[in-house]
Amino acid sequence: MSNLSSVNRRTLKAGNDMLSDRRQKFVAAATELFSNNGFHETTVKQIAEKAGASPGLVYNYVRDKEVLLLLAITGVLESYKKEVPKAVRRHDDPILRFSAALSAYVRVVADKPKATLLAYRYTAILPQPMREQIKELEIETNQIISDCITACISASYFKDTNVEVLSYRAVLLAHGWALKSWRLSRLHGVEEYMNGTLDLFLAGLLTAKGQRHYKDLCEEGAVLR
Amino acid sequence: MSNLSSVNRRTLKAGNDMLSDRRQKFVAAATELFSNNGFHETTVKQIAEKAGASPGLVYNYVRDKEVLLLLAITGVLESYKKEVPKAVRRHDDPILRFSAALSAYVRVVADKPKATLLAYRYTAILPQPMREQIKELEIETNQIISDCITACISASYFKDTNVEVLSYRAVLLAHGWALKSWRLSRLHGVEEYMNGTLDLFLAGLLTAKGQRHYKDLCEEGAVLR
DNA sequence: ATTTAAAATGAATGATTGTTCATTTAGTTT
DNA sequence: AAACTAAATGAACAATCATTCATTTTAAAT
Repeated sequence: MSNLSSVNRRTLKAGNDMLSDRRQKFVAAATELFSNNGFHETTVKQIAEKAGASPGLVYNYVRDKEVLLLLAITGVLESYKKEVPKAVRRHDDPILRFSAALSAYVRVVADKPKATLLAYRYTAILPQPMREQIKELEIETNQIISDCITACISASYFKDTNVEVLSYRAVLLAHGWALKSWRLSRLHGVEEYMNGTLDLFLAGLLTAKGQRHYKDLCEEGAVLR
Repeated sequence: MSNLSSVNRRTLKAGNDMLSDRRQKFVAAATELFSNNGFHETTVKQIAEKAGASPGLVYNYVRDKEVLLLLAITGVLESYKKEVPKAVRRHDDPILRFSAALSAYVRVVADKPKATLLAYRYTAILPQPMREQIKELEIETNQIISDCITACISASYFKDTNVEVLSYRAVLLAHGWALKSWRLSRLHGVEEYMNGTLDLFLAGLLTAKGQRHYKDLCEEGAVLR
């Protein structure tokens, strides 16, 4: 509860980067409980129980309950950082790469909607250094999308706009599926939501050249989503 | 902390709908503290202090700390519900009404960004009946925007799309200014953000007829925003 | 087997804080 | 000014939990 250097000696032994099985189990349990019941409403005892261990043991693998929160949040962000580039790599065409990025992003959101919200709900309660770490990760994933957009602009497929702001708009709408799922999921399936979002972006962004190119892609059947 | 009927007798006296000055002060203090420091991190003592009263008095005006949270959240939602129609009423043209709605929405968000986030952060911890109340309010404001969109479609200015989902997209991007202000405000002013968002929507939605009409409006100088 | 070290336990601690209520203060009526 | 009511106080209560640590269990090494 005080300075960072006073980490329980045992904590360090457990390895701070190559996460042991145990540690992972604690993080997984915490992620689920925080997602479903909230951070403050979850007790360390519950986390330990769900991970099949005793409350005291948690502190051999993690300094704080807060650290579990950080790891829960970064865990989700890391899966964006992994899945989005993977999807982008499958394509060469700029428009297809952009579509794939957004589509992959929404897929991850839809896969763990509640965990996606952890960042929105709880980033604010973490100490600044941790917040920085989260922001950094968020910016990194955003950069991937920005790069896709830039490529589309360079190819004269997209109108010239503020790339970074646009990437935030895209990410926001992707997160929207989780943020407003209570309503949206009654109106739509994820697929439809995603396609609709993509259509809105493309209709708003494509140049005349881009439109022609996009139509070609559709006719080739390249746009499967 | 138990059943709802066990409200402190004194609470009822204070009047549950015509909010006394005191009550309002407590709500205002709570809103500010919850917004800045978080719900769980704020003590009733702090709220009382900020409102110039003692902790015990809070319970003469409010059943719970939770009720203060509900009132803080609904307070923001009510101001959407008030400001957005007010802005819409100023115009007759469908496109201008839509623009005005979105623009007003963003203005409210920008005016109290942190309070806007309360709903996102804390709706989940409230008991279901309160959550329902919040959802209801959100849907009502959304309906106003939906109506604007429907009017645009009826006039053949907008392409035909799923109206309600589109209204959620609009609202999400409006909230986006608060959700991502830490980054967006470095890239943009609110005005620019708003205009950019509106441009994206219009570019994506306008029909040929709509485009012509919109151009006319611009030339008349009707689109001031 | 014996020693040493690591992993794990879970009862006890200490601090926090929402809420209550006996009591005081201020205001109004008669 | 006495009696009565409402408003307000703030110390005390009760419950909750994150965290610690003396102790036990398990595993490895000699």
